[in-house]
Amino acid sequence: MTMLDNERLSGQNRLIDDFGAYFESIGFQPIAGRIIGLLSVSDREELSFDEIINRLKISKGSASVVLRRLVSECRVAVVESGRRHYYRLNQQNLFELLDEFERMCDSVRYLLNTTIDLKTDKESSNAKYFNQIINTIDRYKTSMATMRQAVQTI
Amino acid sequence: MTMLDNERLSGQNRLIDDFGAYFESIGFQPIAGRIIGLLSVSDREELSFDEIINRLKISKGSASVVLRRLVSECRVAVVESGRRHYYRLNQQNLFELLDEFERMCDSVRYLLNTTIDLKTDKESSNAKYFNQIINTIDRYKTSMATMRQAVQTI
DNA sequence: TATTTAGTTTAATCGCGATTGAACTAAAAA
DNA sequence: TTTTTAGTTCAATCGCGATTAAACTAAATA
Repeated sequence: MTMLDNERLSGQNRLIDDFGAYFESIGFQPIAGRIIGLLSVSDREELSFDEIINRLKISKGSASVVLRRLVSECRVAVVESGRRHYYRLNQQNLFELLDEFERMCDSVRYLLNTTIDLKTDKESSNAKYFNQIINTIDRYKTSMATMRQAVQTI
Repeated sequence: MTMLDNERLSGQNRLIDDFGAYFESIGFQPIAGRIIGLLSVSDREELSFDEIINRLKISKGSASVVLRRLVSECRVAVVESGRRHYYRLNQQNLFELLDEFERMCDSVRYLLNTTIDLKTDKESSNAKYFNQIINTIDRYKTSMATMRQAVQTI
């Protein structure tokens, strides 16, 4: 039950676009997502600048800019060899996704808390609702801290 | 220790812009976030179309479009009275934030899973890393299901 | 019925980020 | 030293979503 090379290739291309779409949805440039996708799906896990622009059919300019950003954000690592640069996915903290979500929860918590502070009537319908959400967020964070420990001690 | 009216008003205005920025960061139009902010912070929790456009200094056109979207997404509820429309925040499911995050986790899980499927070498460094992330996501979901029940049975 | 009012629709504009192309730089190769 | 190559920089463009203004509709009011 082996996969044909052309199946694999077209599967990869589709997936690279899916990566692009997903990363675009969380605020990246489409090209950034496609590069991450390529570095994720390709069998050789370290690719040169040239390989990247040829496979994705993007200009040197955008590749240069986007790769610099990805490297500065520690999503991609670069290795220089001769005058070539090779790129590979940087395997970050497993909880990166969760970290980002927790930061989002913190923003919401701050907004709702400040909102309640500004309310004349702390018992208003919205004030009560916001308090419930804050409560849920706090429970969530406790719950997550526990889970992180569990995962880390395996 | 009471807050002056003008303090409250300027605090509200600042917070409304913070809501705008936050909602913009998660993919809404800035105006959508500011409307949600206004409906959240204002003491009267039900405001007319006119009150909204006057307080936020936005055009009837954008207010109309954005409010229609917010209503269709059930973020805002509308009450018609005479020929006026009144809007209030729709108090959604407490877990809305978490629901959205879980959908995001599902997308990532799908991308990584499909990526592994396409790999020739399932033991490659990236394949192993992706498997760890998938594992963490699965643990996260279990953990969340438990927490939701705990919150709901209080 | 005529008028006023609340909100909708839509064409036009504005601003901005993503992308490209081409000139440019620095370093390796010849 | 000259040439080639890899990648960078940056001005120009492209496309698109957000916003507005103004014409328009429908319903309430006079």
